[in-house]
Amino acid sequence: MPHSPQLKPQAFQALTPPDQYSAYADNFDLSMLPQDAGIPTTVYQYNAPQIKIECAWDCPTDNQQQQQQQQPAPAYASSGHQLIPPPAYPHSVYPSPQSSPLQTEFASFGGYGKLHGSYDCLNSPSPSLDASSIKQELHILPPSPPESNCETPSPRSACSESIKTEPLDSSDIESFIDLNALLQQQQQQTQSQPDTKADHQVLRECLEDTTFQKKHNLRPLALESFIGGLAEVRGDFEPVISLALEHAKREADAICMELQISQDPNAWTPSQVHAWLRSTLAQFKLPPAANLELKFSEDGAALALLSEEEFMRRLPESGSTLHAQLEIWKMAYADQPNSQSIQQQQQPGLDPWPPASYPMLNLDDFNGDSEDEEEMEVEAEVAPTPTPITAVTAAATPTSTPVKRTSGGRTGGGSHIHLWQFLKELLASPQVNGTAIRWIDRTKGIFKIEDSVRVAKLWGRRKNRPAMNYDKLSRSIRQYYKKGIMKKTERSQRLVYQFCHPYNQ
DNA sequence: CAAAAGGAAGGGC
DNA sequence: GCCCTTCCTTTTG
Repeated sequence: MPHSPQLKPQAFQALTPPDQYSAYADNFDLSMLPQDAGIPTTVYQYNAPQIKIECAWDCPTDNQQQQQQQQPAPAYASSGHQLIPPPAYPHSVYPSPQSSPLQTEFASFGGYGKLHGSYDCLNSPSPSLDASSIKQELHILPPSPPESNCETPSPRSACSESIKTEPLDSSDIESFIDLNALLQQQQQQTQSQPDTKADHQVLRECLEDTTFQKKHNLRPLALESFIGGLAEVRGDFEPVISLALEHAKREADAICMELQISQDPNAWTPSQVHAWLRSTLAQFKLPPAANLELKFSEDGAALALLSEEEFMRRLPESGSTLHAQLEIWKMAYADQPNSQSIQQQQQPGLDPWPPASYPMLNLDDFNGDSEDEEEMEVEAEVAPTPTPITAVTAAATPTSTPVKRTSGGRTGGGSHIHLWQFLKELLASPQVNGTAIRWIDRTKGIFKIEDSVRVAKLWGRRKNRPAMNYDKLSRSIRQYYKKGIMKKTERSQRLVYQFCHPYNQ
């Protein structure tokens, strides 16, 4: 599968079919795009008790845009007042990894929705849009998303960069923030924007939801200030972002206490993973999943590596939300004072977060000894760093249950991930690993190893077994014949294997 | 010749 | 005990 479109003005799609993008772009107010500063890379939408984090990142390629335009508009329409939890998005609507439900929801914030929409129209003739001028503005976009399943992680991307946290006094977090005063300050520095109140219906509906303000005793922002120009108020988001992040942490803390699990998803055992999944499903009022244990046999480290696509494949109705929520947990925990930025060296006594198993934050993968770029991508996709991880300490996560760390997927002794799980991870990212391993018949669980050396090498890296080769890997696969995890295909083919039910699910 | 198949021993957890 | 890993031999295409 080629790279999926990264940006999707989902909320606007609900109103405008894709083939009307170019017409819609004519109404875009490009003056809203900031000229001198970056757009806030992360925005929380609050609708108690859930918090959604939104990230905007690199613009899609031309191919992605074309593909994006070919995709059908989502069937659902935003209710405006109830953005969260999101519906079970079809994967095509906000494909992993560059896109996420968070991201697409963010489009409903209006300013970004318009922004993204304009990108969709780069190839479309538009009297008011000049592609070159738009491209000039692309550099202001934030870096690639910090997402675990990012096939093409940008070396620039990092949670610590995406989530801007103000050094807020914790005692003030729940207290009053005078956004209007901030607004006035900014308005003095910027010219007023043309009135565009004739449109933006979805944006208006979204902004009229004052749940977040009420919850935190905030004065509702004037709607016209958003529609008039995002640039004027974008700076005011940062306290809100910090606030929302704090709230996300507290939510996580509460759930951790309730479920007796670590704040660090990477430290969860399979049973804790199930507990968290059930809790999150209930939290979002999603239908309880049958055979949850069967569908999610991973521990937390492996779970964190699953792509959104894989979540949705296992749980079409709720996989998207679960994956998004897990991303939030990662980000929230990444912002812990004792968590480490990827730019920083991990220090003893501190719980590194995001753990090295989260590929988007793994600079070692970019600076390592990978022979080629594609391999770095694959490595970043599926394999954590070989860097040993210090043990988690209770002091690092005071509210978390002391859980024996499984090294975020790997320590010197290798991770606990099973080979069949690893293979399915590779298979779940055909755009990255398609040259090494691919599905022959997805429904029957038949796959082919196209590059045995490469797959073996990746497996060896994942397990910290430098001497791994295909002979050994295939021996392990054959062990699965006895265990009923895999079976020989009906017509024996070289390098072709087949998962047994239910492992082919 | 590479891959498939499988026996056997051993290590890490 | 499980899940590989390693080494080995034999068979197959």
